[in-house]
Amino acid sequence: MKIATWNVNSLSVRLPQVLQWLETEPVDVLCLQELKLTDDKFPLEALAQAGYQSVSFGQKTYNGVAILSRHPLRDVVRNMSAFEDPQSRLIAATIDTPLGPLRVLNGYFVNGQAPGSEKFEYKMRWLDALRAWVAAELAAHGNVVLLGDFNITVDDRDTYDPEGLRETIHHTTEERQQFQALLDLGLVDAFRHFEQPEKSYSWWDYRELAFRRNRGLRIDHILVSEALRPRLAACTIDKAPRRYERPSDHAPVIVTLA
DNA sequence: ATGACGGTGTGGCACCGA
Repeated sequence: MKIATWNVNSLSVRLPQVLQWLETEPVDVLCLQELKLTDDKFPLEALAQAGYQSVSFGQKTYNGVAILSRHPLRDVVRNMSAFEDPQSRLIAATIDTPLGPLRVLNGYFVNGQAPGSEKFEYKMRWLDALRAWVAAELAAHGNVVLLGDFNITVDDRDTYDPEGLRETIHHTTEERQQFQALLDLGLVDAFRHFEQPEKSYSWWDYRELAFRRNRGLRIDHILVSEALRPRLAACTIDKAPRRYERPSDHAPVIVTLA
């Protein structure tokens, strides 16, 4: 069973690429971020024809998340009730998969702009709230997957320039402590559970031929609860869609559970 | 380099992303 996360940077623009990718990689569940469209514009029909039931939590221009599934979805939650937020960044659902019920938490984490900025403060407050919310989800559900665009590099392996970018946004100690705090709740970084090629990234800037030069960051992550650790079979980044026409700047990350 | 690219909303650009 495969679950994937992909920041599509506008679903209006990227729907053809999503459909194209699903043809070659018909994952069971696909979590999207940065829809940049409202729910009334969500392409429910096109995705249904591709075999996916969807739930979305959109917003005009910015943010927006969705879960697409080949299996039944239920108990959908949008954002955190304990954290008032005008931005659509979280959607959760329980999916009745062949492996049993799976609680999927899909997040478009705050970017944070720069350490010390107001947006960075918001990122930290959002992450504090997220930790409490994920803890409650873990207490309520055994098999939990937390995935999405975290906008955090976990360690120096996740960045093309660890020295030059030290303590800049996505690389700060505070962000990495927040990531570690999520792991400490009882989650496993599925990608690092396996041996991986060096210089594995999930995002590359559109500028400066960054993709061709592999100057990227690994900021899209899939975390699974300890209960799922024995089921981890693979975790990969699929760079193929980064070579599509009009690509997203992110590549999908896929976890295989068995 | 306060740049670069690309998306959005509106507009002749500014703002945001990472």
